[in-house]
Amino acid sequence: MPELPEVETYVRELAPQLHGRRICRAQVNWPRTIATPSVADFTRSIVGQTFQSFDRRGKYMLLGLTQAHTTDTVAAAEPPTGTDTPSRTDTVTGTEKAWTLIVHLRMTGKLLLVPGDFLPDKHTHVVFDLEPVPGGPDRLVFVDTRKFGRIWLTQTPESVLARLGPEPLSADFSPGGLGKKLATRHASIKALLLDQAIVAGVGNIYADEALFRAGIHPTQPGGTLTPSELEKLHAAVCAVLSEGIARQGSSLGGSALQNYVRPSGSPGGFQEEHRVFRRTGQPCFVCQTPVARITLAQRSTHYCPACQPRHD
DNA sequence: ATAAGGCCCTGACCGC
DNA sequence: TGCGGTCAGGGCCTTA
Repeated sequence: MPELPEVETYVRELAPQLHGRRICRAQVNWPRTIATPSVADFTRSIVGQTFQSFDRRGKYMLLGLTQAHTTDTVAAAEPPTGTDTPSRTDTVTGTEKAWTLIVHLRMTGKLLLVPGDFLPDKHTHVVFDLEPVPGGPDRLVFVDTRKFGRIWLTQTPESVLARLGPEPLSADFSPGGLGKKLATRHASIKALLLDQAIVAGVGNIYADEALFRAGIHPTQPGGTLTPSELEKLHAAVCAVLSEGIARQGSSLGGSALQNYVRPSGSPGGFQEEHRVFRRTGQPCFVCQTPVARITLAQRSTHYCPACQPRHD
């Protein structure tokens, strides 16, 4: 299940291959995938756009586009070089505000670069044909077994991302700020870590791993965390996300259809560092106590009863 | 305002 | 072998 580290890995691996590539055709096979605009407007607006910038916010992928032909005569006179020259120019198109393709993979979504002879299956919901480039992949496809993933095409990405809390690996995320957001909350800290308005990008895996490293019981009410616990939790969230990125995400056992893999098809490596997630009944690496599993906020939750004592 | 529950989806898995 | 039932789970929506 793609969380912040998995999405970051996607963005980093897609960027060099997708940069400068132009979309010449788009086909939507499962209309609900497109959150906005209508499917007709989506396909019409995106054709002719070129992938230009690659970013991430929480679990959202942000693919910045530029219009290939423009009202700017100077830019229009420039022949395409065909080389990767990341331009920092802000919307040279003048009147038209740049479009951003926003992708949320949710549970089982994948955004993959594939050869032209790739055969779309029943899980291939959107196909972008790219203008051919020697040696480059020919198509970008969105594949999603469970169909929870969503794609937006917007000129105002802020509107899609408005509800998100601070970016955890930035200075916007701090123990004090976290404490302020939690102070009035009675829900379990586990449930609150999954709330994207508290901090953006943490999902079920990294929430459990962060709470274990911080030594905090998952049912502890958010508002009862002490300053010391807030410090530990903040540090633990940053640590597990950073390590997750360094290890290119967590690929769990299970079916190939549903498991996260990198755009290249290779697995990530952070699952080898999981200390509690999906280790129910197995000995804690620190104290040998069997890892426990409970359900919180409709999510399976794993923790060590000894290392994460209750004291609320 | 917050919290809790339902919903979207499909493949894996279990018991009979 | 086949069938029906259950589970997983991110984010959004509705309800209390």
